[in-house]
Amino acid sequence: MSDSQKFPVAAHALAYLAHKNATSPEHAISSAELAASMPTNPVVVRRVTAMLARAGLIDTRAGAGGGAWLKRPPGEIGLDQVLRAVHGCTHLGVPPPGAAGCPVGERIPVAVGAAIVAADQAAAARLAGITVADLLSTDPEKL
Amino acid sequence: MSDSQKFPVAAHALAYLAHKNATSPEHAISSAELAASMPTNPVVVRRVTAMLARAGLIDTRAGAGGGAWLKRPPGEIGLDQVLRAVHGCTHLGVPPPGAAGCPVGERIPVAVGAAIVAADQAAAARLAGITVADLLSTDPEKL
DNA sequence: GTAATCGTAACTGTTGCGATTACCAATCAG
DNA sequence: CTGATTGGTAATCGCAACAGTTACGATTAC
Repeated sequence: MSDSQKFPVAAHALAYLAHKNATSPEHAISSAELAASMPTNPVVVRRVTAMLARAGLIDTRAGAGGGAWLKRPPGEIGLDQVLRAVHGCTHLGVPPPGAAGCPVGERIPVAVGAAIVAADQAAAARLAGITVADLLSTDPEKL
Repeated sequence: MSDSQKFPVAAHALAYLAHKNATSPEHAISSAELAASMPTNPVVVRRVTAMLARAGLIDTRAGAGGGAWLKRPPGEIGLDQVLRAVHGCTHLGVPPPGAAGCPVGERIPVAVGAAIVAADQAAAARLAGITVADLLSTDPEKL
């Protein structure tokens, strides 16, 4: 896989919604406004917000005055949920298949893969200790 | 950045060297043999072994009978050192620059970047608890 | 109805990567 | 010394993934 910017965009969007107190349909923020705050393209934002909506972190509504708003309090949204919502992982690579026929050569990739999974879980656990609300705190408590 | 396979290749190469007890110049393993065990291309292996040599984890020698061998015991090579040797990171993306002029919009990317660094460090700390020797153990103790 | 907005598809240009080829330097065998 | 083997590195190719953009249908407020 490649260097996707989905996670940073998602985290930024959620933090922006929290900052604007967008917690109900009448305070929805449009993809254009979110995009302007990054800055990036509204379509890029909508691609991410659609995934966040599917994960149940936000809701969106089409039409005039539509946009996105938070479905849960910012302090209850861990960044690990954000990472999962955008299908992110730590991307340390995929183990090579290993030479067929060599009993040791076939076992090494399994061990390497397990190490990558362990590192991935450790990163997710660390992100679970940071919430969207933490992204707005002025002093770097948990960061 | 993209989904680089350098880390899995490096870990596999080190584990293979450990399995072959390649710990001195006279037991050097050629890039061709390492490549055959993945399988991949010898040049890809040499690109990685050159980085591992620069990091002091292995030594290499050119010429007939040359190749690579471990410079340190497998149990003393943590996978975090391997990751650093190949300049790896968790690749969660780079925070967007943020809209200039907005005090909050400019602070969010900093916080997001700090969260990414925290996740990166957590993954490295987890990898530090796994050594090349662990990759060869038959039972999944630390994996 | 009109305007605004989301969701999604299609397309483009760029970037990064693995693989391959090629060449030079280094090393050993004879 | 000569030749064969091997690592290091550069150049190149083809592929895949991504951000950005345009476009269009569907939905909603006024």
